[in-house]
Amino acid sequence: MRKGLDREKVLQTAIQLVDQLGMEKVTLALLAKELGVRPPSLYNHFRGLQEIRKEIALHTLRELEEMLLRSLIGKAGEEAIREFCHVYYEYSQKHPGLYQAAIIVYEDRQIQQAGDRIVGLLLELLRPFGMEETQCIHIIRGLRSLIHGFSMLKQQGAFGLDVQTDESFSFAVDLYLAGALKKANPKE
Amino acid sequence: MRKGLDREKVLQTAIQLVDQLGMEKVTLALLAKELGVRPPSLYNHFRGLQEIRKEIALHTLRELEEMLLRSLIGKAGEEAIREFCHVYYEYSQKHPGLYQAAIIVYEDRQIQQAGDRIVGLLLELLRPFGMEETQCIHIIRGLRSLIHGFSMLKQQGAFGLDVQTDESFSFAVDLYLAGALKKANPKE
DNA sequence: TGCTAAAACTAATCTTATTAGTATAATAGC
DNA sequence: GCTATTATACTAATAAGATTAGTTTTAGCA
Repeated sequence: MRKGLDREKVLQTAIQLVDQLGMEKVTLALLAKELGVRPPSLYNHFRGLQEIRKEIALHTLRELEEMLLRSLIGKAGEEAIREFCHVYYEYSQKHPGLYQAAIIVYEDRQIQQAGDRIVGLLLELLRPFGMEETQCIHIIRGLRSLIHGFSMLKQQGAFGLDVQTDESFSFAVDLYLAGALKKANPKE
Repeated sequence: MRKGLDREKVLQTAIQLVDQLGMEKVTLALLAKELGVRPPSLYNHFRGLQEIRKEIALHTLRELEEMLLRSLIGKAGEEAIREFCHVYYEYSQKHPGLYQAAIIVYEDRQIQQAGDRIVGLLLELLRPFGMEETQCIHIIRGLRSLIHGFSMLKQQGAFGLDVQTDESFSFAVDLYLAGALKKANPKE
């Protein structure tokens, strides 16, 4: 019963399942069932579940980076940074399963690099402000923490339902950016 | 072979193991071994692994709240908020396993309440500044996201090793607070 | 057409959580 | 002090999952 599976098909199905059901629910058993195949067959294409998860994370980080890049076309300065924040946040809300998959620790060089590329975008956006290297790093770490933390907490339902959370996000980003950019470039 | 186990002893051992090894590594099998007992025996004291995990989370949230309360004695205003942030951050760094356990989603009323009490502390600290309710909520959500996000990213080793991360944390908190408190109370 | 290698399979192992049912020791009531 | 009860630990078994070993099958190519 040759199914004509390959790495790509397995991965696409896995991505789709994780997007729909979340990381924890996606087992080799379920994935195999979905592909009409027995679990051990998947080992012909992947070393095991960990590798599949790593690939999902990689895919997600790359997709996110591409969306960010696309959204930043023709934008600069504070507007660009704000856009970055919102696109990132929206992605995490639209794809909670994939986002979760992407932020688990993997101790993997490729994952690390994919993450670094996204952080690197922020660095580029901040460059024109002409701040000191060290200050830049501080600012980016904080901004990243803010976005990431908010995304996680929102996803977990940690915020009550009463006040608009999207508004809170914009508000918080504005606060942080106001402080950061004023400190860095008092002229503007 | 009566071992004289009880809920408390099991929980203490579980907490210790999670603190040392991290959540994922602590299985009923390991916990039972550590207690010199067979896994099913644990069901005399807990409904199952989920309940043990929930209790660990609860313990952690309470311990964190107590540390925060203790550290806030005699402090007020901006200083108190800053102290809150640092105590929270330090706890997450000293007890990564427990912190992880505490922030997993449990869909549990008690957990929710314990978390709310910690957030409530921030609300108290912000009250004297006399801001609007809605603005307060926005500010707290952002601050919480910043602390939480930074704690997680630091723990995951997401930040490079070059620049002092503790310094980054203080820097970011300062930025955020500067923006937040200025916006709220221009006189200060 | 027949060979080779990839891709599927079955069977089995190991680990984990969990349930059912049993034995025993502590304890409460007499 | 004895007995009845109950809590606590046990063994045995089930179920789900990841993974490995070894086998069969089939597609593609010489």
